[in-house]
Amino acid sequence: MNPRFQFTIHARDGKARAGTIAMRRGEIRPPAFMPVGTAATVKAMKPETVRATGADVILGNTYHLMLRPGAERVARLGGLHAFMNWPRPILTDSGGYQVMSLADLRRLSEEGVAFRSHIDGSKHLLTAERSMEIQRLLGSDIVMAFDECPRADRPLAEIEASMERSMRWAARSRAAFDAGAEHAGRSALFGIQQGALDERLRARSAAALMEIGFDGYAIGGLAGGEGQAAMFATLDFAPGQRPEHAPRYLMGVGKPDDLVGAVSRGVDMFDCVLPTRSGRNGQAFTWAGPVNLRNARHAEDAGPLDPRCACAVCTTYTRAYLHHLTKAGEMLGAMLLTEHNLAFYQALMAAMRAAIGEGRMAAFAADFARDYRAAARTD
RNA sequence: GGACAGGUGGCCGAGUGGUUAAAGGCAGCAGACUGUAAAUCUGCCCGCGCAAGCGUACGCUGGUUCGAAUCCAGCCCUGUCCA
Repeated sequence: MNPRFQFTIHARDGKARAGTIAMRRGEIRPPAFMPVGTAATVKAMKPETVRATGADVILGNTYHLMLRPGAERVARLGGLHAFMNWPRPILTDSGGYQVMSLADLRRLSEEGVAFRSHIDGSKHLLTAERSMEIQRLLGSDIVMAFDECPRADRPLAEIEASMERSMRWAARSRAAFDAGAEHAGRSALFGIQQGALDERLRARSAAALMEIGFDGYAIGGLAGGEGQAAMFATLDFAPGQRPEHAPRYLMGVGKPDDLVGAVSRGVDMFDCVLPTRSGRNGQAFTWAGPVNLRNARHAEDAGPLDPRCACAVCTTYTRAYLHHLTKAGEMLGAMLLTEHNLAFYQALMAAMRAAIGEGRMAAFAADFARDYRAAARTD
């Protein structure tokens, strides 16, 4: 019988770690990138294609799924995995990000967040307890604590008050999660550290989470416009503020070079909409840097998108064709670029796992930075 | 041959005496996107100039006027209808 949640570190290299997380529905291989499937779909992708790119786990979203199609409905239809045909692990975000991204549609209180639906204006209350219930109804494998994700550029006093509230919500999340004993016995619960860029607040947040106790410890509230330098400065201390034996999940990150820098600083898990959203918007990530397929210079380029990429798109289609599909607004363009981007992200993670295993992560990071930036300059 | 309608920047299309280098859309050229209100958004888009600005421009030619894409005349062209 597969374990509920078992994180094993197989290799370390500097602060970087590589390992496995064994779960009921399958294995996750940190450092891992998790594609985002907010509304029960990784946009423009069939689940089997997402898996073919190498993904072990994908995200779902509490807020979006509670509005449509509704958590109870998903439960009646057999849970999110069956509903969307993704049999492997699913991590669900708690709705905390929407507390920030839908700021003008919600009212915040100690109890929770009252949202007005962005779809039809209807009112919904999201609390730690309701968020845990929704994630249980969805059948989530990795449940995220309900938090508030403030922008890092808010005044420090506001960041502090928000963090303290998120920690109270984390305790309520833990209690509500544990109350659903059957689901709790099959899934994991992650706490989310807040505190923006401030080391002291981050330390207090981490301490609060560790006192409660979680299976994994996420770093929230980064990559919200503070810039890579500030994010890396925070990651120089934040991963070390949590238990060594638990996965560290940097939420919402990031660009390929963000991932390399964060793994080097001890982060094990990531999610980000960038590969999927950029794919729909005509941007591809390659070993030589980002490429905007709308640009005219690809119009007659009969070469592959990325000669160093072995994905199904790069071995089949030309840049000229991808350029044409993108310019023409054809949905296949979005599909192929998304597929490539997801494959590239997975290849990047696999390359880092290999580098960590062989003790050459620093060299890999240097090589990556050189190649990735070099092309970005001439792009 | 006649009657209407109309000719505006690459295309479509507003404008009907000054605040118009001329709305808006499309196309074009770039940029952005980080726990997805995103197959989205932003900028540029007559020429020269860093800019102030100068030049040229609303079918053609001429006229009225301080001033015309806008008014008048002739001509050319397009569409619809009638012969």
